Formats: sequence, C-alpha cells, structure tokens
Amino acid sequence: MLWERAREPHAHRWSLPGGGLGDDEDVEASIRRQLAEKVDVRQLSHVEQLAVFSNPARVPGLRVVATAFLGLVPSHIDPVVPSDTAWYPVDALPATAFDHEAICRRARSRLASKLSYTNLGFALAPPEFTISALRSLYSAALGYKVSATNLQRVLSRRGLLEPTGGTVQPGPSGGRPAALFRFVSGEMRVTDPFAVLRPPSTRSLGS
Amino acid sequence: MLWERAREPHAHRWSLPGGGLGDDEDVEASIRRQLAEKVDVRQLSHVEQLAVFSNPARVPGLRVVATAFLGLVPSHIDPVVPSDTAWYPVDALPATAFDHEAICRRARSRLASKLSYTNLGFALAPPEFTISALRSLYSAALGYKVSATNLQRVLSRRGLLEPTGGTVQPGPSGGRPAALFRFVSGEMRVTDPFAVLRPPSTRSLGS
DNA sequence: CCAGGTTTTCGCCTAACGGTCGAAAACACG
DNA sequence: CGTGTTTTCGACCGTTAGGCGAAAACCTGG
Repeated sequence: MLWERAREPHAHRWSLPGGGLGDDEDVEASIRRQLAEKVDVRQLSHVEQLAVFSNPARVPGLRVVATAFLGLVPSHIDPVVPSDTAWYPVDALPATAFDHEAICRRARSRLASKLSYTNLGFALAPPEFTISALRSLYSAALGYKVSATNLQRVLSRRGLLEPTGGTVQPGPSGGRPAALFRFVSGEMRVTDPFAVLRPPSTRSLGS
Repeated sequence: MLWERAREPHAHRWSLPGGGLGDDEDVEASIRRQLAEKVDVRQLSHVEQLAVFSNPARVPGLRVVATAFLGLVPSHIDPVVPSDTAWYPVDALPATAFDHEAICRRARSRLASKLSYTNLGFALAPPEFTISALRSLYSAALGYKVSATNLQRVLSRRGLLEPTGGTVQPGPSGGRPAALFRFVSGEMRVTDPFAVLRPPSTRSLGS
C-alpha cells in the first residue's frame, strides 16, 4: 500500500505509510497508529519488524532513521483507502520515494521465507478458503507456482489446516465443487520455525 | 560480552556494548565502531540486525531507542577485553541493565533458529575443526545435544562441509584421530533459508 | 440425457532427508 | 598384546515432500 507524496522531497513519488515516533509509544504502536489513519488497524492480521534503514543519505537533507515493518492483511479484505493512497503489486511498483523500493523488496523476501518455514499464511487467507485459493495466495507471495496437492499435505501434516465441511459451487466452466478449509484456531500467530537439527529422541515435531 | 556500567542509571549492572548513532554512519557502522573500542572488529565473523527495542520506559528518565544486533565471533578467537568487560555464558547472565537480558534472549533464539535453517555456523567455527568440536559448538548454541553423525551428514548434504585431509592427534585418553573439516569458501556468508515449498521440478536444492 | 470438457480431490509411487544404532577403525595406556 | 577410548562410517527405518494420474463431481452443448 503506497501513498503519493504531495510535498518535496520526492513529490509525486510513492512512499510507504509511516511517520514520526511519538514520545509515549514504541515503534509497533507507532506504525499501528500511522496505519490507522489509512486503513482500519483491526484488519491487520500480522505485524512484525523488518529492519532498520539508517543510511545517512536515505532522506536528502535530513537525518531520518526508519524502522520498517511487514504488515499483512487477509486477501478477502479490500480496505477503503484515501484518494492519495493505492495498492500496487509488489512486482510492479511505481516510482518510489527514498529507499522504499528496497524496503518493499526486503519485505517480500521475508514474507516468502516465513511462508515456507513457519505457519504464517493464516495472515494471508480469509477465514474459509479452498485449496485452489490458498494455492493462488502462496504462489503470488512466493513468486512461483506451488503444487496444490503438496501444499495441502504439508500444511495438514503440520496440523495447521482443518476442513470446514462446506463446499463452494463451481464456476461457469464446471468442475468438481471445492472443499472449504480453515486454519485451526490457536495457530493464528507465528510459531517457531521448523527446526532441522532436532534435540535427541523427544519427538517434538518441530513445535 | 557484557560491560559493567560505572555510572547511573543502573550502575554496577552489566550491559551490552553500544552507544549513540553518529551523524555520518548507519546503525551497522555504528555498532562496529562501538565494538572496535572493546574488541578487534576484524574478529567479527557475522553481524546482523536483531530488532528495535523502543519501549518508552526502557531507560529511566530518558527516551532511548535501541537497534539491537547479533554479532558472532569464531570460537578459536579469545579477544582481549578491557578490565570492565567480560564474557558470560548466555545461560548464566549476571544482573543486567535495562532490557538487555531480553535482548540476549532474543539473540540466542535467533542464533538457534538460523543455525538450523541457514548455513550460519561458519561464523562460530574456526577455519579448521573436527566434527566433535563442531558438535560442541552447535550443542552449546542450540542448548541441546545434537548427533555428530547427523550434523556431519546434514551439513555435507547441503554442500557446506569439506574435509581438509588433515587430522588431529588424539588426547591422552586415546581414541581414533579426528579428521579435520572446513566450511567451503564461498559459503562464508548467510545464504537463503532452506525452503520447504519449492518451485516445481527445477531441482534447486534449496539454494 | 448423454458426451466431452473442466476443476478438484485423492491415493500411490519414489526420492530424499533426518534420526538412530552399532560395528569397525585407529589411537593410548599398562 | 589386551583393554579402554574416541572417532568414523555404513546400514536401517520412519517421515517428508514432490510428482503423477485416476477418479470424483460438476458444467455446457448437442
């Protein structure tokens, strides 16, 4: 979600939402407050620190140190945004202000990694979804096609996925009706990454 | 590596090395400069951002936002440090200043995770080492015993380990001489994490 | 109502990976 | 030379992930 700057420096270029840190808030409270001016905060399904960007020349003529965040919104949410704000695909950004393109790249990279070795994914999906829809989300976030079969098995084996019992009607071109799934409640926050060198002999399933 | 504070606040408690950000440096240059006053910077095998700690009350009476770093030094290095500075095992910290204990816990957690799903590990090991020595390093960093057999196989299969051909003489209690290994050059920086939902059919070995 | 097309689901197969164990190798010491 | 110690290596096995194709369940058009 980018915001078109009205003033110099970098007027008419697009920048990430953000702003100064208040005296009585930490950086996460601050970014949530900044976002609340653009979009309903309750729609944020996941927020995590990304990195500090502190190149002395990143903002011309001014010393600005930025703590960048990765914030996710479920795919079924389409928040209304102000007229100077718009959504852009991360693969086709417009001309950005400052180092915000690098920040976006970093965020995309972080998202792709965490989708693979954590249970992040609940943060992208709506409450109920088909495997095809989830596959589209993962493919879009990762940048390459994933197998629907494998995606369902991997997530199920980790105990993250649960069938709701419902189905959706097929589209006009036909096809078998798709079953609906949800992420099991209780797993709706990011857990520890899947570990590969495990402690001996106490089956921990990487939890 | 902790440093005993001489002045208030939190006098005589132990704190992580650090200091203010200069006008012409980014945060990484700053922490490297701060560390250079304590230990030779060239001995740092890995430096990465950990997180921003910005609780308004983290430093009494003063607004201080800290960017915490994880810095690693190979195990064969034993840097000389000033008299007010000392090394402590992360499992047995003394009374720490501010939120520095939480920072240490976070750093330990990050280290353990990255040892498992990246090639970090070269940053802990000396140029040449035996599998037993590497096993000790991993066990200490992870907090639990790992199998020497499995450690060698996992690292070898990822193409990170390479025998030097040399061996070391056994200790006074005997035993077969241990073979020496090194991390393959070219892998001496942290690479992408091992991905579990891979792109289709182009065997990428998770590189 | 049947034939052909479409989309999803599911089981099977296989390769790779990680965890474990035990035997064999290579040394020291008495 | 026998015993004890440490390392190395092969073998086994359950789990995991990737791939494939058949079957299921729907559509549309004739």
